[in-house]
Amino acid sequence: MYNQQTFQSFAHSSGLMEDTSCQYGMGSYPDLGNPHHSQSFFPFSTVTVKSDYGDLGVQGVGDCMAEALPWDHLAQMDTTSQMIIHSDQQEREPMTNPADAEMDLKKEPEPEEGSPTAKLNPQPHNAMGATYYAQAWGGGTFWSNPGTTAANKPQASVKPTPAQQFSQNQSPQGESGISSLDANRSSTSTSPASSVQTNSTPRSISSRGSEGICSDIEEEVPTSAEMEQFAKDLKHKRITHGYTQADVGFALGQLYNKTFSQTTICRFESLQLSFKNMCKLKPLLDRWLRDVDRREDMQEIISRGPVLPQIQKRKHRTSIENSVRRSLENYFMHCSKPGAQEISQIARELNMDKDVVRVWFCNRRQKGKRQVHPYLRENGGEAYDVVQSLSPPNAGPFALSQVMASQGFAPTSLGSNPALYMPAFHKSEVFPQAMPHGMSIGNHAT
DNA sequence: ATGCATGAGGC
DNA sequence: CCTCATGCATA
Repeated sequence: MYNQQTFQSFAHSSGLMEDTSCQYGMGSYPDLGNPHHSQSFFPFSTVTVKSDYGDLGVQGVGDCMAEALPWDHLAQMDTTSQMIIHSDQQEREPMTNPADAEMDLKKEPEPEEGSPTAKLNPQPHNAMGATYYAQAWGGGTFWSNPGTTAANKPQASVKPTPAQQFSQNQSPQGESGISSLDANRSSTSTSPASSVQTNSTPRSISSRGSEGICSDIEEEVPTSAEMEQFAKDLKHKRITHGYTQADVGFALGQLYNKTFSQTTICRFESLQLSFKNMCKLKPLLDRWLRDVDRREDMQEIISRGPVLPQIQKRKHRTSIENSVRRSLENYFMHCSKPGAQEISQIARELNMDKDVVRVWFCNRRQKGKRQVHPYLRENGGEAYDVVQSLSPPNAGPFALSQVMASQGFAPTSLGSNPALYMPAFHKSEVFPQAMPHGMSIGNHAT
């Protein structure tokens, strides 16, 4: 059965949020303080609040915040351009991003034997030993036209602001999206894809559209709502067919020569990848979705199982003790991006390897960026106004809005939604143990 | 589902 | 040394 995972997301409890949470990442995502932006991009399930820190005394701290700023890296997207996809996102998936365009996939020869026979029997499939049945949501039939999703959307939503540096996903301004989400969600019956888009003249970015396909589908960057819907559809369909996330990742490799891990599929489904990354993977997944219905050999392909029984020279995940993690979180609150020196000092203080500390910070920043803000629930009640309390030096009260805007995830219609509570907290609480002597990390740290 | 890691690109 | 995309190893 589809276990907990599915529901997990809904689990978070409101009251629990520690104030501290807000603080986190401020460095990176400065304006978190602004309670108004309730731009919960993916307000629903995506969010998972639990986390390992659960047991930390300071709990809530790290995670909350972490989850708070989702795809903000979009803002920095310009730099990233390393994508690779081989998949052939041919005809359908318009790639809007210039970046993507350039990377332009190398399409590979798809085995395309395709027998249009859909087979879908949700039979339990156990690629990894896990057997899933797909009935999580009961129905599963809606999914009729997966491929169309990106086709068109309200231009309004995503006009590429020229100014935007990031090529692709820029600001889907809010409005469009989210509202539809709910709609879709609740009524799955409606064609998922359609709900959101519809519109025309989108931002067609160069990509390959110009080359030949410029026709109707202008390669557009899907809106966050569309992406959300797509992820939902993907998951739904996957489950309906009885495939695991690993199966899908494996299938992508078998079919389109681009394999992905269970982790990546999982993150895609839960929208925990950067928007840019989502855009990159979507075409492939979109294609898989279509193929799942048309080729009957999907099951067989997947059953071949990962050929990976190979030698994995793998690592040893160092486990950081809770107390240490808490300390790191505290440091992070002060400074999300410590310099080498600070890192060294922190490492010394905590008796850790410097690289471990460095990597921890890198991951912590990344985590903060990719996780969706848990939409705290209503009852939590008061939306604390923590903005000013304890913000990391590098944080600024206004930045958030900017960030959000830049991310392309505008507040969409959710304006009213309760998301983003800023619990108030006090330094004393936040820094239980306070910074170790000499460290002045917060203040700029020497 | 997610923590810790690696490695490619960048600056 | 950072950001990002990814994924093994794990909880």
